[in-house]
Amino acid sequence: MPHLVDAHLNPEQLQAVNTISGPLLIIAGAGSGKTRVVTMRIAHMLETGIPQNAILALTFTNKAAREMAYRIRDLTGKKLTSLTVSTFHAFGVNILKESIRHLGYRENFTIYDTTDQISLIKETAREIKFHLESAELSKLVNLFSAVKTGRTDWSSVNEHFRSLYEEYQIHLKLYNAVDFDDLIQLPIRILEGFPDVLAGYRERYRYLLVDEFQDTSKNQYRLMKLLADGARNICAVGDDDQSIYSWRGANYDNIVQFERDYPELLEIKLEQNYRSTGTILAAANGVISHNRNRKHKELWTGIESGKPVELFFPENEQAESEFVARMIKNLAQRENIRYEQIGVLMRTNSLSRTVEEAFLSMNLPYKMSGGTSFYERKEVKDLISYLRVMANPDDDMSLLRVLNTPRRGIGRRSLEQIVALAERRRESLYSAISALCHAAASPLPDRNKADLSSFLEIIEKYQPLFLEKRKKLAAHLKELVSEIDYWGHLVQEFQKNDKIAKWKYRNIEYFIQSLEQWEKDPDNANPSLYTFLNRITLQSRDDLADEDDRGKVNLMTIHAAKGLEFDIVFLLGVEEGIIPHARALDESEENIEEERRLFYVAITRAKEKLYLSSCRRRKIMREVLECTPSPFIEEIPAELVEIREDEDPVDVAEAEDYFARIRSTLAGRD
DNA sequence: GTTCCGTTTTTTTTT
DNA sequence: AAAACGGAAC
Repeated sequence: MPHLVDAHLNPEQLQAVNTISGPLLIIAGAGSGKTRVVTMRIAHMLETGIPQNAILALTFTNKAAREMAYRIRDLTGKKLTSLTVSTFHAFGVNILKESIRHLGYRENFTIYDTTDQISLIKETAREIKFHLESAELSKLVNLFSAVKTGRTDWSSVNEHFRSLYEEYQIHLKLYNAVDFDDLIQLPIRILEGFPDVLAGYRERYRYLLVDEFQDTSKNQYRLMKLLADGARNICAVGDDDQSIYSWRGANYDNIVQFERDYPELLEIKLEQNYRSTGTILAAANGVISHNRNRKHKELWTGIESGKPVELFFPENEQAESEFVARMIKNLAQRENIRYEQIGVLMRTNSLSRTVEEAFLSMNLPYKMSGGTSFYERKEVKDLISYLRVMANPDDDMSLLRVLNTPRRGIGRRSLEQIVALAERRRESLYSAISALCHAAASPLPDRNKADLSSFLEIIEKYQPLFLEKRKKLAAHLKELVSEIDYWGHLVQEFQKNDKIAKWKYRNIEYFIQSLEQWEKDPDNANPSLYTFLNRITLQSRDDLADEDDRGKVNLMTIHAAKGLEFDIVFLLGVEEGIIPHARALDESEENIEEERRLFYVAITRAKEKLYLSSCRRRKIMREVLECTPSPFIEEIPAELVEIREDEDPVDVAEAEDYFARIRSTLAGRD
């Protein structure tokens, strides 16, 4: 294997790359070259003649999956059309597409995201007259998820919600819809209940790899184990110190369970860090050593110690953002750092707002990954709901959304009657509407009947068009948008602010354009409406803009930054209550360890230089509050930190910026 | 019965 | 600051 010899792998890495069969656990510390090892290992497997389609690599985010597939392709120089690199959830969708009939659903099922789940819970509560406090709602989503995935059972929680949960489940099935948890749960039920289906998968996928293993939930582990127990060639790669998804059911115990389930496994620890300077690594080690619940490991680096960690105390969040923006401009000018090598990280999405404003006003190009997804914007979601109704008319939640959007005069009263009828006949709203419109003696006045019919006609007209496979989805959607006069709807809804209306319409155009791009892509094997819809609900966050990422500063949450690295990292809002987050702590004091891991992940993203900033005051909701620096700051060994407290760093930066500008103007003249 | 307007509430992280 | 909800106007 010529490239592997050339690759300068350390002995542990080499062993990991060369161990292809049998169970393997790789504990890979931050920056220990994990991605390199994983991709080379797969390349090596291919070189030894293992067919592409026998390999299944599972990741957590689409970004990670794409990145891995890309790196393997790059390494082997091959196209690799039948290699499966996919997220757990996307893989679940594939199993469901093949076999969901076994469970009594139809293949055109709709996937509900969290927003849809919340509306469904509300709707269900209304129907069974279950009184809900609005504060309970988001907790309920978590509770239902915990129940569904077996993290909790009813005996240990408030039994009170049980009937609501059961009704929620009944509705999902009635709508032919599944939620995110079902994407793991239902495949498990299929594989456990139908041995021949399981045998098929085991026969095909003889080599499994699970990345970010510390973030697998109990169910994902169960799914993985079902698939792996045929050939038992299973490689799990992870780092317990980077486990930051326990709130989503990720379970550190899976590492222990893995050792128990595969006693013959080989365990390899990668402890040499190739990413960060000695200072940054020492800071990270100092922090993480305060966690009690961890596997012992000591990361070390051969890289020299480098520059100190710099700590700033800006007056408020505006000053913080402006400071970062100026600092970045300076770095770009004086040290020739490229924007895409800079990461600006924060604990919560809401902190990004001020930063974006500052960057915008200073003309600093950036890209925010995470935040409200493009697909969650109302106008886009409206169109998606139309498409979902075309794909699966029984999807009541989507139907409710578009039934009176744009306004068609179908109000509460009509709706009540439709809902009552659907309830009585135990069928979907669509069927009920259809029945109401076609019945000779209708209980509705003629006017309402006409309104409903006009809606029905639109669906009936477009449904067959959207289901044909002629790569004309975008064209049909364009037509639909003009037929329902969505533009007129926007103008009417935003009479006072036509800028907003225009902006929203541009989003619509952008959405249609991205659909067109997707369906016209020659590499796209199956450009059907179903595939498109499934794809975008799973994609929800990051993604989209691919090519033009270069030359932009990366703005993101710490969660979104996992697996990435930057020359320079700014971590904002390092304040008590933000990191560790107050809500996490009042849920349970034990969460402090996970918050600390989050802080650790943020630090270890930096290769050369780390800046921390902790505001003295910050506006939270609409109050300005005094802030205390995060207790984690003190866990960094003091000698590594340089505090910029007194002098006003903004002025310094401004002065430098000023001179730099003069210099470059003069340079430009001759 | 439907729409409009003013009041209240909300922000942890993601598939 | 924006969305979602509930009550009053049309």
